[in-house]
Amino acid sequence: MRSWKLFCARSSGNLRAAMALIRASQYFLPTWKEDPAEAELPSHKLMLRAGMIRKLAAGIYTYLPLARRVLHKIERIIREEMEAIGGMEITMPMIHPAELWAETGRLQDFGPILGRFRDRAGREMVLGPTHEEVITDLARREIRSWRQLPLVFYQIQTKFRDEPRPRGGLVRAREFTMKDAYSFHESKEDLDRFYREIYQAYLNIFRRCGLSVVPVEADPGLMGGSESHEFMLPSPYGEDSFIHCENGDYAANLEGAVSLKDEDPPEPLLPLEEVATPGCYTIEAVAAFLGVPTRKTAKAVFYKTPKGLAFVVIRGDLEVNEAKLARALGTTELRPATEEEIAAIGAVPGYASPIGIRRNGVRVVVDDSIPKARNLVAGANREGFHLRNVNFPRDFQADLVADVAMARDGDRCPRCGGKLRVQRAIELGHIFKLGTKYSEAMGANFLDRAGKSRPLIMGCYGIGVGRLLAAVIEAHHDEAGIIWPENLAPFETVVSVLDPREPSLLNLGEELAFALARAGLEVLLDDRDQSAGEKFHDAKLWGIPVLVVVGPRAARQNQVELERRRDGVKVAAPAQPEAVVEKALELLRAGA
RNA sequence: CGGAGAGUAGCGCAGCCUGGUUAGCGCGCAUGGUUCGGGACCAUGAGGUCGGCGGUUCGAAUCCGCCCUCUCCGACCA
Repeated sequence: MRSWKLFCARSSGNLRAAMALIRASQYFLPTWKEDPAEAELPSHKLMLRAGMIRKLAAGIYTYLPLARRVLHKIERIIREEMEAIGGMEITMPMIHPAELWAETGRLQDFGPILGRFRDRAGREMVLGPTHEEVITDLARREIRSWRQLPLVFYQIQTKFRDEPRPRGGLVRAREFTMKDAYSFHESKEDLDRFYREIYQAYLNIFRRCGLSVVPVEADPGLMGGSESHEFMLPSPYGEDSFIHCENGDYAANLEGAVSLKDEDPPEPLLPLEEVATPGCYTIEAVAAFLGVPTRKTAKAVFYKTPKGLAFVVIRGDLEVNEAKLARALGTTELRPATEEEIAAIGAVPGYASPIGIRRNGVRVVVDDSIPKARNLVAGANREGFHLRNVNFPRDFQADLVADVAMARDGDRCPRCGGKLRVQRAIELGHIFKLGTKYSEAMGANFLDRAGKSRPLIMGCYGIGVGRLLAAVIEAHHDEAGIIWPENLAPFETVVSVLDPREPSLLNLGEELAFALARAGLEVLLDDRDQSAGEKFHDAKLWGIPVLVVVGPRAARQNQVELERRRDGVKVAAPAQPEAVVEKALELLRAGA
């Protein structure tokens, strides 16, 4: 009889095999039969049920052994792809002095999302939500010359963001693992070159994790910079949305999405005319009262910015996209104005009009839908009255004409005129051309080829690793549990000994498991003294690609049974190590 | 931050409206036994500050107030 102790003998080949063989009876695999009340998303439920994660507080989780095994594989893929494009792994501190964040103004900009505390000396510290400041500090101390460039650093590290609303388990956590990378270049052209490389590396990473992600044009937002892309996994449970053209030539985050706005058919500009519209405080009410479609109206919307009030005029059937408006105004802080603030500039809420507004201290932003429209209905700036036949720029002027409208499902594509569709999605990665925003703010300069001191040109690139793990499960599961892609599975095979108290069965199971491990597979030997049904269910819940059943029924015929998780295909094999290894490899390697 | 809901054993829940024995049920857990191919069975047992604090009352899981935590929708989200 081959005893377990023999398997563990310290000959090197056996040691490696022994490390690839885990006994379930001695491992930590706390599974749940029932769905937890706290979870909504499939990935969240399954990670709790399969014993992968446990919650410590809202959005803060412990990763258990099963999750760690998968994470190691995901991280390995990420490292390979990052190293392949010249990335160098580093680890930066999680705790940063607040002063560093004050240098770029983001101590303010991030606001309450930043975790903060004081050290014993009373110095203000922050929990790093991202690392542009820290890496730029390193760069300004170390990089002197163009000869040192380009440089690409990355890390895989825990971040903390005190999000107002964590949700969906690992899809939106407060403490989470992120791969973040930062690149430094001597020229815009070199940044462009690297941006294309990392864009491709990201596609490789997600493909290798078995995911079909869609790269979309994104709004750089708080990060600053010019070009930016997000990598989205379409999912009904996504925390984000993007818009894409049915013809496949345009995809963008809703925050920055553009759609075509049709020009009204030409019609003569009619004279202004005041009409009574009692009690009509909304566009819908006015349009209905006057019997015109909402797109023949102009809506006035007010926002408060640090630089004063913004008065936005937009076609009545459209909504203002606050992210686009903020960018048009060159600010990051924007909120709807209060009734008092609106009244203070002489506007009448519900009947506000771009005509006759007090212009001092107010910026009038006209959406580009307005110049394309004719003879609109707008407020008269008098309670109970509207104006007909309002035309821009005949009747009022703008400080700024810009596209500040929210693109909608069904709108037309700005590239080809095709139909745009809104899709919910999980944002898995985000890449940015930062330019010199951080290097200028922090004085990170280098001497270029001409001997001139210039700010470093930077890019930054993130992947939510925990979110990626959850996304893989969102994309690969069924009612029974997870279905891991084979290269990410925590174990490649599970050998279930149905009656481990029967020594001959246990021995057979051990022998087969050891043979599989020696063949290079990671094996979970389910030697727990539990009912067969529980073992079958757990194997499915865990999503292990190949199940080897060592049970008395088949053993009587000197056989074992193998079952593939992905499609439930079952095959029998002689209860011999070589035969079982061969069948297992066959099931693993064979295409879907 | 706005709206909604929930906190009772490790998990899932009932009890609360209408206050009154020793706070229940299923799963899980422990021990013994019987089982052993798709979430077994029998027996015995352990396990509860009923989220916290305060109030009302002879008496509070139950009624009232404040607070905390968690979940969902929205706002927000490099």
